[in-house]
Amino acid sequence: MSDKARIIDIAKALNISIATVSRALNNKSDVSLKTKESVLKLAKQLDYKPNNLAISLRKKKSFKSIGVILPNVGHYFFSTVLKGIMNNAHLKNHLVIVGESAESESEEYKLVEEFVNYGVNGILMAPGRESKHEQITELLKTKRIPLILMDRIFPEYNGHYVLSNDRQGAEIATTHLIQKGNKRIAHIGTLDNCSVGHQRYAGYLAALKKYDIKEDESLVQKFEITNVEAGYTATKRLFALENPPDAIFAITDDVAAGAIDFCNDNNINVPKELAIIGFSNSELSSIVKPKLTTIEQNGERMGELAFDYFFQSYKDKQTVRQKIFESKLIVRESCDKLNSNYSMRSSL
Amino acid sequence: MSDKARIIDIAKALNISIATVSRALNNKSDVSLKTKESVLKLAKQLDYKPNNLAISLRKKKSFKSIGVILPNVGHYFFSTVLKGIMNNAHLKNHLVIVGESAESESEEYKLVEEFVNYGVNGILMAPGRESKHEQITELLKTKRIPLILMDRIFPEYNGHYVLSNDRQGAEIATTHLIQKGNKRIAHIGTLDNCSVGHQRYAGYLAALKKYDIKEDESLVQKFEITNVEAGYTATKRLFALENPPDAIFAITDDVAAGAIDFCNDNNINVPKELAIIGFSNSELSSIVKPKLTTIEQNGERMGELAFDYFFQSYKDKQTVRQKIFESKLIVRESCDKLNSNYSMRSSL
DNA sequence: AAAGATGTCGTAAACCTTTACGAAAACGGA
DNA sequence: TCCGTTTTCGTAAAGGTTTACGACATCTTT
Repeated sequence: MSDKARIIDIAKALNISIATVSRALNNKSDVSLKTKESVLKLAKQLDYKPNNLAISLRKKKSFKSIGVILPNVGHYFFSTVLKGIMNNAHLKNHLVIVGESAESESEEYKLVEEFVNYGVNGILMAPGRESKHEQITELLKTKRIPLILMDRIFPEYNGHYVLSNDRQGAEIATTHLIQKGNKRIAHIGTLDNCSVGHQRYAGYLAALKKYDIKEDESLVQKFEITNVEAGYTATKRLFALENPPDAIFAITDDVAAGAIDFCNDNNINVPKELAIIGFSNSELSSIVKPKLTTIEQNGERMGELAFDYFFQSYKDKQTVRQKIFESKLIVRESCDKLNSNYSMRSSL
Repeated sequence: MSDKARIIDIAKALNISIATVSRALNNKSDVSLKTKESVLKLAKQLDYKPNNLAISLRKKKSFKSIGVILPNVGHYFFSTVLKGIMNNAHLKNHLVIVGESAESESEEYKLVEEFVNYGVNGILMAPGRESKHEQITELLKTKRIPLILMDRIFPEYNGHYVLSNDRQGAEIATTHLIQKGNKRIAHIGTLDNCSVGHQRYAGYLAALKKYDIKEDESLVQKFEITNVEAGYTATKRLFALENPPDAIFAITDDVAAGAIDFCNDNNINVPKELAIIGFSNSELSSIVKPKLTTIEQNGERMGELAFDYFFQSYKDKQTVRQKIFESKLIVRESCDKLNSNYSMRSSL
């Protein structure tokens, strides 16, 4: 009772060999129905639980586990991705081992190595801005460990991935601004060479082109890291121009929040004087004032699908699975110049 | 090169036994300096990495790993706790296995069992609102697996923990409201029986008592879950009273954000007509308008210390380690009735 | 009835490491 | 020199499981 039941305990009790017990438990073919039933019955009775460590050692592969690598666990979007992964992983009794790369390519690679060394059955990863992507794919290919990329993607990568359609989302966002009558639309984006930044910038440009608006480079502000502060200072710079914008497409809700903050501090009315649209539909988008119109990016669903893709690769290793979630516009208050009653009211 | 080097490879190459190699690698005493050096040199040369699975099996304990159980990974505070844990875990080369209990006591216990079965070296847990705490402590005691509780605590628990001083924080918050001249101070809290809710409510009451303010039960709103919506509807109810409050101590920044949102929607000036203080110093506290005065709760530091406590218990299993982080007031804009220029301005 | 096919099971090796135990060697002191 | 101590090392078992292989029994076919 106190100590765990092992296969050998069942074998002894039923006076059969451990091999037979193992086969019975694993539902293998060459064992009679009668013995299989008696084994399963006794196993249940003894509360037998397989020793994952032993199985892992024998199979040279960790029993049921995945490694998850994220740039930043504390970030809202990634934490929801993680949540989604765990939702489905627990359903399938998989252990979830998590590592944070902190956007460092060496840390990221070390994590991959560590996880491989540990024998995880798969790796789900949102790559950092820089990645040793050849080495990673090479290593995982030789070890036959499936890799599912999330949110961001390697250049020329053709394996499994789950992305959101950043380009389309950016185009929808920018188009929305245009259709609301804005003429000078700024973009606050990111300097780095990760796919997300590129795609959203491309979508912004595409929308402008479609409506025959010439790009004004002074209206494009790019930052190393995209957070509230970046949004604030970017907006400050934009309003220092002699011809400031009438709308901003921010690469991130955080950035948009910073932009709104600057406007609040400087008596610029949002959306009347400046329309702002964000990206992510994060928690804060319905907390800021005015509430943020934004593009939905469902991290939880993305995480869930990423795990499902991994799980499906158990049975079918061949087909590569790829999904690009369509982007959806969430209209709130920060873009609608006509109905401006959302915005700041008199304080008296 | 392609396949991993094993202990036996080193042994054969140096013509010694695997036992000696193992001892050399593990820095045991009974091996000569000369052989130890040659082993270490060759190990490095072959890029030998121990097989964690084999070690785990042999030692009947997973090699270097901890299990982390959180009620909600997507929640800001817990995600920063996780971040802190991982910061230090990676420093010590420990794997971090994460599970989400979703506030369900059965899920939580299942996770504990799973982790124990897996042989983690320790469990770091933020208990759900309900916990099978006797069973958990019992199980972990017999398995000699250290448990470090975070943020919340079992009743009558006297093991390792890392908490924030919720009671003191609530008292500081409420006192701050009183000292700003507020008379009718409401509290939006939680119904459930977890320690956090109790403590913050107790701190609220203590502050009132200290200033000889009688508790008005109509000013205390308790909810099952504490989020933005709860804050909104609670505030709505409070303002439906014939004698509404002039200040609110919200159990959470989320709740406070909901309260602010209601005020914005109903032309109630914050902080002039209603002072609001939150709890957590989460991201959103500097994003809402007006910016939220709140109590700091540093999840990352809490996570880091929790791991350190676990790690220290490797060497010294005896002493129990307990830490209560002192609460700190973060003053922003949402409480200061005198300087009300923070708040809403004319929109024209 | 013999031969082959099928169904069921046991033996033993393998996964890689740690460690109790004992053996051998080296060394010290008298 | 001899004995006792210490240092160094090897043998083998143990940890729990999977699985290739072969053995035996049963059934089928002719």
